[in-house]
Amino acid sequence: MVPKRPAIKRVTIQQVAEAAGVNRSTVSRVFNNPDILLEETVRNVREVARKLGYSPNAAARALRTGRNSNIALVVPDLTNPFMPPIALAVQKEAAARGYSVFIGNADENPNQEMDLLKRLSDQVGGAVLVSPRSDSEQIHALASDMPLVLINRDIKEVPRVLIDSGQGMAQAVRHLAQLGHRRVTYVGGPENSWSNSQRCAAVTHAAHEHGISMSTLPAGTASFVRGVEIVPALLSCGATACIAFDDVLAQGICYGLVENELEIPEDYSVIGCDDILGYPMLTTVSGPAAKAGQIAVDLLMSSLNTPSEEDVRIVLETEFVSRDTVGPPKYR
Amino acid sequence: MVPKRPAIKRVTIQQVAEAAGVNRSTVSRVFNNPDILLEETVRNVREVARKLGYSPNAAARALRTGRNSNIALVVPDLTNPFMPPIALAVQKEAAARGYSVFIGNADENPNQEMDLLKRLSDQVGGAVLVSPRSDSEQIHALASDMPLVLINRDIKEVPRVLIDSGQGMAQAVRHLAQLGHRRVTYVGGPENSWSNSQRCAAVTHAAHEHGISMSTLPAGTASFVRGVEIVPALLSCGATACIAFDDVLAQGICYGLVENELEIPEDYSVIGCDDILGYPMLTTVSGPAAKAGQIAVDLLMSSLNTPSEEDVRIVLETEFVSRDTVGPPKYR
DNA sequence: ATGAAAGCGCTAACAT
DNA sequence: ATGTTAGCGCTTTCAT
Repeated sequence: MVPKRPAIKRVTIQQVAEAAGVNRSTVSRVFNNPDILLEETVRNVREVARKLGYSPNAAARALRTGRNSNIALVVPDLTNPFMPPIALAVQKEAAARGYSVFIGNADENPNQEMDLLKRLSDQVGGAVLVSPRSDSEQIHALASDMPLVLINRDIKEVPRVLIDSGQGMAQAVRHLAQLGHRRVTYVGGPENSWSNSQRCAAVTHAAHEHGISMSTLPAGTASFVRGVEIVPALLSCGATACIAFDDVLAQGICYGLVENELEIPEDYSVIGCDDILGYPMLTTVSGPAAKAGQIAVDLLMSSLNTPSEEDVRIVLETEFVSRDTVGPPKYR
Repeated sequence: MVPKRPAIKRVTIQQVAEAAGVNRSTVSRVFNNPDILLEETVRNVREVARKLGYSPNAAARALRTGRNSNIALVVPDLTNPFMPPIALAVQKEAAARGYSVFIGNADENPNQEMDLLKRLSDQVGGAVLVSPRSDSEQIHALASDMPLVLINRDIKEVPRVLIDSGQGMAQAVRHLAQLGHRRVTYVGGPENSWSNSQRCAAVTHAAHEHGISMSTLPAGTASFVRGVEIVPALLSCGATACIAFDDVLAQGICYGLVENELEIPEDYSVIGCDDILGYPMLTTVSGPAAKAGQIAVDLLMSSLNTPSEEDVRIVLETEFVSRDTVGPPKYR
């Protein structure tokens, strides 16, 4: 199980010290606290270190200090196109601050989520969890073990950044209402997804406000095939337009609709969410996913340095984007 | 720069040893070499360890052994839909073997590629590089520092798994030829991409074989917008069909074509590559991306244990998938 | 401003 | 089958 081949022999602080004619601690200071040293010493040691190709051993440093420069990023499903932009932003922001990122895919599974974090816990300073599916209690427990930042999950006392679909969904429903739609269906995504509940609630609220009737159809999984499959059930809802949990699901619905000889948007209007697809030009609700990732890392970094006492809850707004998949209803 | 907050105080091997009334080394053996111990001792220590919530400190272990249970995964662009399935497979396979995965996005940039690997080098046992853009020399140099496995980059002496578009592309061109197309355009992707050269060569070869004329149009970046943009240039090539570097580019081309009042496949046929998109139902060349990721990890694990002396080069086949974006040419 | 020395938690000889 | 012990490379008091 444990590999036999030893890691490549690396240059140690001792070798640098000898070559530079100083003590190990001086070399250490050059890298950790150069200000208290003579400028010349620093320059000299740096030069020697560079020549020898020295770089501090992370394991030794971590062992000695009890700290490290890694964070974990755990997502429910990397292949969901909503994730990569966030992962990218997280990795970029972390790198800019000298941190490296472990990636973990939880397979939409709370247990795997916890297992991953447990496995990683002693190698990271903290973690960013995107749309975690675990119970609030488990997440709370975890948060007492290591700094955590959540994306799209609203748990009190745990720092979180939320992409609030409320505004975008409201605009979407208003748009539909103005075009004359009188009945819409919300096609739901994963059961235990905060975003799903939030979007559903937002649509419900907005529909009520505009006096249009609304039904809910849970798709469970937000996948292309699931979208295709659900079209018959969707049509039997009797609405003239639907708002899907996300773009992937909406895309599947579009395909299923077309397969059923219906034209979009002439016969049926479809609205997605997340704004992550190139094609079709889906009318959708767009949110700042990358920004959320970046902010999450910022928050994590601050709580690494000085655990905040306040309850941090950052809310990011969304907006409706009108494209090709919405039109007036066929029969008014 | 270095965080002030110390990591959570963890249970050490010493505490477990005391609680279990044995020596530290016995506890260590329970976790690393249980076979040589009395069954009862193992059971007892395991029990105590579990009660105390002990888990070995990775930093201490890494420092002592010079090995660790991490690998790095570096990709040129995580948001390219070709990557997530590979990343997922890599993480899964690594986890199954008790390894954790660092993710690095190189931004299609050779320097960032090397920087990431350098940063990670002392925290990982090896790395999987997907479509690396660096020079062969740099990669070779790196390979002498740590075990490396390449995906879709063919460098002698470096273990690599290649998704060979040759077969799929040949089938694609044959299909086109049989439908009566006499002139095709290959729309190229990233300059320094092995896959791109490989696909281009495969198309060239197959076109020659079927006696149809072929032109090349380099798009450079394989993005949706780039695909849209290039359509005018594509049309001026005078072909009746194109094969694009990848599905994303093909998708953009489809959109651009439609914007130009052309119908697909009636007026123009489009073939993509990678088979990663749900929609449109792109005729494409499909390859086992996830499998490649899994194999890459397998190879990496073997070379972690026993560096192979042979030149490892795994080739995975592709196949042509006929869907909705190819038809006979309009004018024969 | 720099050196000396202890020790982080663990594993792997080497004893017994 | 288990205990003893040294030491991985580094940071950090404490001395000077």
